[in-house]
Amino acid sequence: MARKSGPERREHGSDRRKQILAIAAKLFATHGYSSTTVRDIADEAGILSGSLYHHFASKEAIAREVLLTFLESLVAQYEEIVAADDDVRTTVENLVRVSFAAIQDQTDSVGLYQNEALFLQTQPGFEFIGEKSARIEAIWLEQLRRGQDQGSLRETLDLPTLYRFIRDSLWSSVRWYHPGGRHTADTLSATFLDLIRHGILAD
Amino acid sequence: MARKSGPERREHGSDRRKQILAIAAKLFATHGYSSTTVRDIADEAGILSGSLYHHFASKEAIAREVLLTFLESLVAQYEEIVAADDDVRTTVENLVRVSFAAIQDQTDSVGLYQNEALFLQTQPGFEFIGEKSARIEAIWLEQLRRGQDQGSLRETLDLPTLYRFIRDSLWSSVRWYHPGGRHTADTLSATFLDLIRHGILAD
Amino acid sequence: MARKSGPERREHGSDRRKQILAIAAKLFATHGYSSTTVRDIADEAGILSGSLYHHFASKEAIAREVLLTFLESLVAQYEEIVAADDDVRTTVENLVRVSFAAIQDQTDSVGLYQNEALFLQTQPGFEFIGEKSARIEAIWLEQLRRGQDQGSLRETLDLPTLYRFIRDSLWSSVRWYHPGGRHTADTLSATFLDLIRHGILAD
Amino acid sequence: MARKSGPERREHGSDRRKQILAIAAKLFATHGYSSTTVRDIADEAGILSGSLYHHFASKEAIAREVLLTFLESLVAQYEEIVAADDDVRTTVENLVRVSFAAIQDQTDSVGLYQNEALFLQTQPGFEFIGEKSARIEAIWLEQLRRGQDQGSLRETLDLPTLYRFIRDSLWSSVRWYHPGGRHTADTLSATFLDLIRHGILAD
DNA sequence: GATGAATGAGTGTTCATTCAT
DNA sequence: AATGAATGAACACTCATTCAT
Repeated sequence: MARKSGPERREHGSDRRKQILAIAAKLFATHGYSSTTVRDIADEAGILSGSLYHHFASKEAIAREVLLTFLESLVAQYEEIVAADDDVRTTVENLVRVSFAAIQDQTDSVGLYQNEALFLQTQPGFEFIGEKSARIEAIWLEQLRRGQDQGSLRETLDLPTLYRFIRDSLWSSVRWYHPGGRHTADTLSATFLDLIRHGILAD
Repeated sequence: MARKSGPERREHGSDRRKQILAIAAKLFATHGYSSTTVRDIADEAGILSGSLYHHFASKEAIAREVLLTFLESLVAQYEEIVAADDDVRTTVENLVRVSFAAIQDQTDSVGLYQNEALFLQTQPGFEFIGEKSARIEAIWLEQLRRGQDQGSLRETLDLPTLYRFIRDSLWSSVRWYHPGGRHTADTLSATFLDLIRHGILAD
Repeated sequence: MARKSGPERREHGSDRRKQILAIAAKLFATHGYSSTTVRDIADEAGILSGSLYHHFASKEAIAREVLLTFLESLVAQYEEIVAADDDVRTTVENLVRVSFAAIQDQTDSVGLYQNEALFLQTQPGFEFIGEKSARIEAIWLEQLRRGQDQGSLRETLDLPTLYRFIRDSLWSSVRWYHPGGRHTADTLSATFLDLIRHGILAD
Repeated sequence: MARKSGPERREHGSDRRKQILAIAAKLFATHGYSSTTVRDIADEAGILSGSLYHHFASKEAIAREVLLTFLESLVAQYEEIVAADDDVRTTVENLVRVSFAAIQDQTDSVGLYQNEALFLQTQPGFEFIGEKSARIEAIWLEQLRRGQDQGSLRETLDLPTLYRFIRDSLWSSVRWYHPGGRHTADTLSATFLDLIRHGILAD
């Protein structure tokens, strides 16, 4: 039956909220959104599942907040980089760098984005995913085109396809990159940039 | 030859079975394994959900069969290519080609693999995913090392990391590549090979 | 998350369905719609609550079917009576008679209607309640006006108000009339008709 | 006079209490007791649901107080009328008049009584509903019998049944009578009295 | 007098699965 | 091969209530 919803739900970012968001992000990223139950989240937070609803309106709202926070911060960083108006080489380098930094510092948010965005995008209330993703793509394509225009990028490259390959290999690394091993976000950025710039062939 | 009485659940690939597997693969790939219900599958097959259990032992068994069929055929193709003992350039070219062909011809199986393998891998009965993936990785690394050994690949490349970038960008294309557009599996292969060989910089 | 709903739900009026509808009607009528849980209904039917959903899409759907069935049958009877084109006295007598017969024979449906219609009417999917009620009111008003026109009813009567008093006293009797006591549906009809016709004063 | 320490929960009718009682009565009457949540009440009062418990011991206690206040005031008025020892005609007229006045002035309390008394009556702590209702019925029956005894009411009338018809049509009007339309409590009283006295037939 | 966080039981509903027919 | 009815556990969510602050 149709229910109205009053207030009684915190909006301000209390510590408890942030803690729950972090827990949920981790579970969503590792077990999948659908497979993660609100009881899983509540258990990990040390409260009962019903108590989650004191902080969030729904399971969807939790995922929404995780993704929105991540995408907004990423887009903000991207736009700051673009606004600096550096040369293409520097700009792309910075885009790559903040991306790997996000993978390192917001692993679970990126994991959720990488694994579930396609599905969540189709759900009402998650339209922002498509919008932010489009903004990100536009920024990348703009730089790649600028590079092509000024002759530093090969003319024959199909930019939309190129972007997709770059995007997928970059962000998919969230699935296998774990800090503390051979790589840091910085060395990964360098490796990645070297690879897409010069390819794998000798000479 | 002695014919033992068959199992309760048919193993022989009847048309109905194949049809259901195809339906399930499509739903698993597009809506996710957890989000797809056996009723969704049965609805699309025009039967009641309970009737599915005449053909398959469980929902997991359906996913298992889809993935196993795909991975076995892919590994078989990979091993045939390696067995041909061509030069590295040709071998890698063939590995890429059959991969994009699989993406084109077995889109849903690849989609399921790409989206859910990480999760399913942890479930009992799905150990083969890890095994087949390891075999695929071994084949690729073997070729990359061979290329490095004979001087056609840059010495400084970190091969495990390189492999991951190649793998992720290649297989992720199942999410955006739709036959009938700018690309075919063949042109995508060519574009991809060109990109990873020479990178994006001019000169 | 938005769910699609396939078939897998019986529509044809099986015995089980009818039995469940009767149980639900009784519980709705006696304990109230909101206070009756699907588990209450299932318990009385001797099944688990989840099994109810093999027969009905929702708790609302059960209430809807009970009310719709009752209102459609009542309106059909009313319209048959009107179609007979008897004189006002006979027509009104018949309207009263079938109403008390419904109270006797479909006590629980009438009880649900009497106690919860006002609330349910506001819920989506229950618009038919208002429509049927309006049809019933129109039929009554038509007869009352006919009576007034031909002089058998007092001219000074405010018909809409009169109708409401008649309607409320008639249908409210579902709350206290229990067959097997002093009254039958027929004697109640007679008592009621006598009362509204002649009032309570002597002479 | 010795002042004992008050109970934890205030009993004295503070403004806040009265305001909350009015809000609750309105919600109970319009949405039903079970369907109204304490949060609904708190929202409307501009406080959090937990804060209600500073004023009332429970949701039931709120409904109890609304109903008890109404029933006590009604019975008091009824008894005052009876105590005046007027003739039957005047007494009944006064009973009707104060009833419609209550419907007009305490609409929500009457609405709660009319819609939920049957259900609440069965709950522990609400036994007073049955008691007060019995007192009301006794007063009415006493007057009706007095009327019959002195010959002003028809002898053939079945008084208990008559009472129920009168009671139901009278109090049910809370569902449709809204001040400001064609009727006031006074004209409704007159209309009602005229109807039950003389019936609907001409002559 | 009110808040904010939580409880614990319960609500309608879903879903993989079973099985007699 | 399929149906129709059911299970049993789980699910997201609600709600009256408590209580330290």
